[in-house]
This record gives sequence, C-alpha cells and structure tokens, in this order.
Amino acid sequence: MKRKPGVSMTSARTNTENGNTLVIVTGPTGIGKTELCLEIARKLGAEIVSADARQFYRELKIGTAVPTPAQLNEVKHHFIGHLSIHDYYNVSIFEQQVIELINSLFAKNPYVLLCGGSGLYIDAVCKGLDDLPTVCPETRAWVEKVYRTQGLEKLRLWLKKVDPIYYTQVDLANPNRIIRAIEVFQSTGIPMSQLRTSLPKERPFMIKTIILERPRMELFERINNRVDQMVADGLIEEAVSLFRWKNLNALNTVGYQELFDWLSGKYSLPNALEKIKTNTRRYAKRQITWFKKYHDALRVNPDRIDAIMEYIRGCSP
RNA sequence: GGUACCAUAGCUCAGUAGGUAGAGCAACGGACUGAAAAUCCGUGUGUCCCUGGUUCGAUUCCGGGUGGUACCA
Repeated sequence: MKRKPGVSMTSARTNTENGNTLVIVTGPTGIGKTELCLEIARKLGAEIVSADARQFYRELKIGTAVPTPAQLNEVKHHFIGHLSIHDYYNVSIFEQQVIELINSLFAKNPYVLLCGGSGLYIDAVCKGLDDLPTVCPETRAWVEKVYRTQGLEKLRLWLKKVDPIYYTQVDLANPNRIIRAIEVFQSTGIPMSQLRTSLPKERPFMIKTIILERPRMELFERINNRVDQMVADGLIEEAVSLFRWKNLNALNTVGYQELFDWLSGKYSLPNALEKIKTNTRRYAKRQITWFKKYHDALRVNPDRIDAIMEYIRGCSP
C-alpha cells in the first residue's frame, strides 16, 4: 500500500549505459500535451507512444481529443485507436506491449516519447506492475453480483476472511478495490497482500519526465473552450452513435456518460454540456494530484519549449 | 417619481423569537497495482450591502442611504 520513501516513481532503477531515453510528457487534460509532443518529436526525430487510456479506442475520437489525421500522419504514433471499445484491455497488457515496442524503437532513435495523462499507465511503464493475475470475466461477474445484491458490507466481510492483511490496508469504502482483491484471491488462492511487492522493475533505458503546468484558471478556461470545440466538431453525434454501447467500460468516460444521461432523459442538453466541463475539470484535478508524487520531474509551462529541450538533451536528469 | 418586496459563501437560497451563521451545487485537498477520463475519501472558503440608533451585545429590531426586482404613474 504505502510506497517506500525515497524510491523514485519515474526513474527508480534505470540502466543508462546505452543512452536511450524515454521522455515522458504528461500533465492534466487540456494542458497542451499533444501539440508540445509533436514539436518535441519533430526536433528529436522520435516517435510518440500514447499513455492515454481512452485514446486507445478507435471509436472515441472527438470526445478524447485524439491528434488530427494530419498530426498522426506527420509523426508516427503508437497506441492510438489500436483497440475497439468491445475489446478487453488492461494496464498489464499495456505495460508488456509498450516495453516491447519502445525497446524496438530505440534501435532507430535514442529517444522515445511517451505522451499522455493516464497516471497508472505511466507508472506501469516506468516501474512495472506486480505479477497479479488477470481474472476471468466469470469470477469478476460473480463478485460483482454479490456486491450488487448483498452490498459493500458483505464484500468487506468476505475480504476480511480471505485476506485479513489487505483488509487493513485497502480503502474499505471503495468497492472496486475490494472486488479486485477478492477476485484475485478467488482465482489464485493467494491473498492480494502476498502478491503485492511494490518493487520497481529495472528498465533498460533512462527516463526523463516532464509535467506540464499552467495556472489553474487558465487550464480550466482551456478545458471549457475545448468542450465547446468538441461539440462544434460533432461530439453529440459521436455520442449518439455510441449510445447503444453505453454500458461498456470504454464508454464510462467523461464527455460520453453525460451525453448518454441526456439521451436517457436525465437532464437537458445544456446541463449535460455543463456537466462535461465540470467533470473534465475534476478529472484534471485528480491527475494533478497523481503527478505530485513524481518528485524528479521537470515541471514547466508547455510554452517553454527551449527549457524543455534543454532538459531532455541535458546530461543530468 | 410613488409604493411594495429583496440584499447572507463563487452561484441558488435557508436561518438566527438579538449571543458573529448552514444546505445544495461549484471550488479546494487527498488516495490509487489488470475497470484508471475509472473508483473512492476528506474540507466551509463569509466585512451576513453601507451607515446611524436601541442594546451588555445587532447579520437579526428601528431610521437613513445605496443597489436590484415587481407593480403604479
């Protein structure tokens, strides 16, 4: 649960002998990652790997602010639109695929860009995940059904019985965490608390992390404007076309759920659009909180391209 | 111009039979290991419009301003 003090989150154990560098560009949604990454990629001749867990899905374009076709054409991007919303996917698969990919990309260029705002996915690339099982859908459905029919307290008691240690560590108000721990035990017979080591994996490359920042008010204004732009670009039509799949996990996403609620008659369209803005702002806030633990990163305004390039090219991280 | 009503948190409003105040939303802070744009936890941030008066004490009662709304001219 608690991370060991002093262990870096983003470049814990790296082998820097070969000089290969993974440049991570992250920050809250709407800060300007896409534009900046494109410019960095041009300067370095590097390719871009997305760390944005919603841009994976090819059906989600407008609402997830994927790069334009022109941008995608100019610089090679990976992990954008490589999945359908009907596919199963998770962070662990991402970790394996990205590590494999970037190691092959280093054969062409000493720099690879990892660009996106999904903190858990970035952590998976930087320090890896423990060897936890991916459980079969039946097991999850079973545990979920117990939660729905018998409530959270029932799950807590279940967890207390199968993993009393994790019971004292986990957020007991968060159903997702408890469900996960139970399903891990049910499918392996090993308690979650034994499988979690939290030991960072060694990566055969250097990591430099850039966290983009702007004044809060400026960021929120950009977010509000971007939502308006998405609507002008056809977000509503996109949501309407996906309405029948509204229960898929990939569509449990800001920008879609609010419009689905409107389509279900829950509230008016102007209300739905206002809620998209609010929920996007909250998402940005959660991201900002997450990135606060990246202690060894460069925190910079995306306009300061010169400082950013100097940081990337500089000898000392 | 006259009459009535209103003025309290960023917004919409409640309240204090006189003892410096609280809801919703917004906002802010935090957690996070295969659902992560997900999921979950925590926090009131206030010249109670201004100014005199009464009072031990006024956001509350009274007078006068100012601003707003409605109706009458």
